[in-house]
Amino acid sequence: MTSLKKEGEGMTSKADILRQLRNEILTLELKPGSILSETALSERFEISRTPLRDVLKQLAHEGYIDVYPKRGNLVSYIDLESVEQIIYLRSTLEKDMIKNLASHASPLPLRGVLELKEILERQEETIEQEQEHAREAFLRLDDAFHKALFTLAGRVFLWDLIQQSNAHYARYRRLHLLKKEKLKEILAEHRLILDSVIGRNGEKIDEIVQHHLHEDINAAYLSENFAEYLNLPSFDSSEPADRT
Amino acid sequence: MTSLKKEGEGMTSKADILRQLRNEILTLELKPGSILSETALSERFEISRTPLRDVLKQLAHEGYIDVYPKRGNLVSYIDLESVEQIIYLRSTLEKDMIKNLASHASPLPLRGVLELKEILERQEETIEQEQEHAREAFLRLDDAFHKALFTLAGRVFLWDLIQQSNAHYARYRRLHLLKKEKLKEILAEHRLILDSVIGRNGEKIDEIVQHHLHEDINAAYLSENFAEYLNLPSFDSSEPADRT
DNA sequence: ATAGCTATTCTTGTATACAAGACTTGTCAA
DNA sequence: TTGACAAGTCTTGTATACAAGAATAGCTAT
Repeated sequence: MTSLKKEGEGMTSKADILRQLRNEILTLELKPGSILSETALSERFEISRTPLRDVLKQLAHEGYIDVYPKRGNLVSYIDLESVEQIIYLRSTLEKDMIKNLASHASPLPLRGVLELKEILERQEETIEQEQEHAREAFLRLDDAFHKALFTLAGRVFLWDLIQQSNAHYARYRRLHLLKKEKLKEILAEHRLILDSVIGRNGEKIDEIVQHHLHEDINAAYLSENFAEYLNLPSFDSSEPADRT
Repeated sequence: MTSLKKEGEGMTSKADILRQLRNEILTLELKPGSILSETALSERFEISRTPLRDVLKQLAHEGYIDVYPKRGNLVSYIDLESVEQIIYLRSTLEKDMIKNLASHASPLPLRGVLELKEILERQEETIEQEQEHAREAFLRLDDAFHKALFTLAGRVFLWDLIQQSNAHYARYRRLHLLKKEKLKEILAEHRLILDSVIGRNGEKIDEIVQHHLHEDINAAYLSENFAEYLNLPSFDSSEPADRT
């Protein structure tokens, strides 16, 4: 409902193009393996190849596409190894951050806490909705919640750093069909986390965050159902170029 | 002693140019505030502006330069906020990783342990040397040690991720004059860490790593002695452009 | 002397022509 | 049929001309 102007893509800046392409890849509208040709895209967005290459460079840097020199740019296949690394990174960081927020003496900014509460309220609203975009909204609010946590801990810098390598994890999450029960569980865990922070109680944070983020990577399940999206060893296709 | 071919920079690839510029900024040979003009650099490296802009884009992404649209590219001032964030990130991660290595049951690959030992031996050699480049060698070996730890823990992915935002921390370290005593202390801590890993004893890791990485940011000292290198609030100079 | 305007000269941003590698296709020969 | 080779056609990589914003210098008018 936001910006589906395929026809007559008028007056789009580089930042807009980047956002749009990133979003199309993220939501799997552009499937892994799709070709992103510079000339094709430059015609679609009515812009020359030079600025468009900047956008593709950025996408490559974030891991959304792989560049094969003189051959083409492909939407990258989801790499479960990257996913696992990001989960470990976030899990370790967020455990520590939340425990600090919970146990530490520093006063919590009221505004930050209110923002977290509001996000959870909005997230609850999306659960009952059955539409397709409601699930997407839920995931966006999930990101918003965690980003707000980083902000509250004074670590939004690290959130942004992680986002730079989020291409695989973000798509990985969207591979799971999130049933209503699962959504409720996620929301409940968010509430537990928030309560820990507010109530100054970091007791069970380790287990909560571990379970909340881990969502154990079920490689077997994913391989069976989404093999064409994944970067599996079998698919060897001559490694992409180094990001110089 | 490696590549000081200012004259007749023959046959340099993009990757070489990137490495060279990054290195010159890293070692403070190019001081914060220095102008990196596209045309000047393209003449110096005998290459056109197009590939050179790619290199500058990369440097900007890593935080080495700030791009002011239509005005110019400046070597960034060292940002102590970024430094603190990276220290927190590394400290939290490395504590967890080392404790896992120490306490966990997974067998240690012999090759990795030997590599760590060899690095420490080479690091000890550099301590006694008084030359300027010996200090630089010590720092490179410091990086090598920590990278090897990440590798041993199966987390080299995260090491590489952190390196992408290392421009400020890397220069920050080089602001401190490392006296022989300090170097010995660092080496001793490395030995403690390695012993913990080998001896399966994660007892005091938290304090060791905390102290090892923290090297408390002495803002007052830095401001007094290196004000012209730092990104201080006073210097307001209209924010650089967003990395689109 | 100084405020304000204008032309100039920097800078980076964009468009486009051309270079060069990689792959495909088709022809021809064995 | 199958192989090799070559022409052609994709792709991205590079060079360069031009556009346009930003800063500066210098002029003019008050």
